[in-house]
Amino acid sequence: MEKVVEVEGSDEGKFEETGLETSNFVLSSPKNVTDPVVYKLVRVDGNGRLVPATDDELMEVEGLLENEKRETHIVADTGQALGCISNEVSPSGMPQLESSEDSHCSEQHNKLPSIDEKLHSQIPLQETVPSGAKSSSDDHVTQSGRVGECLKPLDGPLEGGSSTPTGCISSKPDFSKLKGEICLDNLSIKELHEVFKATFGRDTTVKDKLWLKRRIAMGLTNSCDVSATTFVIKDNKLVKKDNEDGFNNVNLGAGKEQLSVAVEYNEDLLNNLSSQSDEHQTTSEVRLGNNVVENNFASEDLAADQRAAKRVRKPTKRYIEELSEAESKEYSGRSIASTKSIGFRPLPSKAHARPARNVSLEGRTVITRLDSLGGFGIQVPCVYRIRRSRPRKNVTALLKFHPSGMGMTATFIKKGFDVHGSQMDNGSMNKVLEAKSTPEQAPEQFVAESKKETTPNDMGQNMGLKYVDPSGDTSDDNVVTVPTAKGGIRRKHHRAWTLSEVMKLVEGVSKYGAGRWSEIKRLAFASYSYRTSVDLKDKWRNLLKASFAQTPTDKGANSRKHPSMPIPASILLRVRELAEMQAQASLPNLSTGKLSACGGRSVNETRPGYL
DNA sequence: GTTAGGG
DNA sequence: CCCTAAC
Repeated sequence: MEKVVEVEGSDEGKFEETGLETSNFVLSSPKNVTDPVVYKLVRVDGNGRLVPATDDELMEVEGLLENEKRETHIVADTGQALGCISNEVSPSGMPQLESSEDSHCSEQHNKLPSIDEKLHSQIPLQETVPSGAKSSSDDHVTQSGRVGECLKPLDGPLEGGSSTPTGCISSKPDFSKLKGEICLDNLSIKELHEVFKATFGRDTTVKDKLWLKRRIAMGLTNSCDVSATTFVIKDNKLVKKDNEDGFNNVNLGAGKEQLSVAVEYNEDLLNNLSSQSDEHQTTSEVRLGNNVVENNFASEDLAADQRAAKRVRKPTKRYIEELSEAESKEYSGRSIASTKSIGFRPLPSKAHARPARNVSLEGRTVITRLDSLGGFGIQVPCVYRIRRSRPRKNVTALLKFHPSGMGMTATFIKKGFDVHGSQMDNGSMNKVLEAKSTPEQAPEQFVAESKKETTPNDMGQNMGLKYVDPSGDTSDDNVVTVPTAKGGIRRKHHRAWTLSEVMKLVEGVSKYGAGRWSEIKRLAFASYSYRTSVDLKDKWRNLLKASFAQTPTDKGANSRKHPSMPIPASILLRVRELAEMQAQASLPNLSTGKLSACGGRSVNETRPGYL
């Protein structure tokens, strides 16, 4: 609602300003344009009541319709829009006639706004008005300035210029002044004004000869036929005299084609006044352009026509674009429609939040790829790296018993989504994640190692996390993000292998043979969904390496190496045996037989471990 | 999709 | 663990 028209009437001023009540003129079906004089004009004021249109309003609308019919129009809103369009928008680059400008200007500000003006009052000028000009105050300023200029020189001689609507309607037609033959074409503006007054019984401030002539012609003939500009008045009765003004006819014809378009816009406006302001605004703009064109149409009739046609079409395109654009962008609430459209627009953040959730095997809802929150990979959640059916740990589930931790999770999750791609404090994020991962791992080790001899970590107990059988714990996942050189964050899924896992692996290898990782995973590691066949393979590789490397010293490595995950010598031994077995199996009788023959261990011992 | 191997 | 080539 940036266009606020300066209006005389106090009531109009009210609702024009509010912008909430759509004040607009309701005219009878545009299809009945056959006789504009019959037009009924009603104004809907802010309260919704219908206010009978004043004579001036009627006149204006008539003029508008007529002009629309001719695909050009002289509307009172030119003045206010001129400030915006005179330079940039003047479509043809044609200079705008000062006289016409002034006439519109003066008329506009001394009469009630026409439909177009109303349109402008509710429709933002998108292309023509720079963003700054959207405030109503600006418009007022511009407008007032222009009014002053306009009125002074041109309206001086005519009292009607400043007359109020009520003042106008008081006069009566005075055909007595119209005697004999009148050739409108030969009359000056002043004379036309007199004729106008004689015809309509009131003054007009319109300085546009063409408009006056048509108005008068229409008034005299009581029809749309403005082909005649010469009339003979006899005894206060009009005798029309045909006139072969070619270009007028042409224009009329051309205008009729355009009328349908204009009418469409009007209907559209009336139906969707509030919701599709952009289009209407554009429409107004088009009209403005037409208006400008009309001033020169005598000489550039055809060109104006084409331009008008183009311009008529353009809004549609723009409308489509803008509409779709408007749907995705938030309105500033300037119009009623805007609020409506935002209403059901889901917040973008939601869209991001959803995919970040996943359902674990247990059916729990888990937040996946929390790691991505730590950096710019936030939006990656479920797309980036769907690691071979490796389920993600449910951090929230972990924190279920840890209120403080829960809060943290919620916080950074939300934060992460909000930030969405922007840099976050990776370190702190990782810390959070690490903090969670550590206790989470502990219980697992506890059980696994309890079988052995490692000291259990009581963190898990503190958390209240009940440690189920390792085989059942497959859903939780701790996440650590590792920034990559490529700028992406690689998620390091470091989950230490527990002894139980290792044992299962060894068992699986012994059962199914090394190399059949997928099978081992499927059968022996069914419950360890986070271990992939690749993981098994890698682990086995490591085990082999370790077993053969450590064999010489045996358990010495046990204590000194990674305290977190000491591999019992028994297991290593078993690995070694299996490796040899596999080697034997894979190398039944070869030249390498010597290797296997001599003590079971050879230089290339690691090799036989693989299938 | 799996496996092997390098990083 | 990740990545990827080779099956």
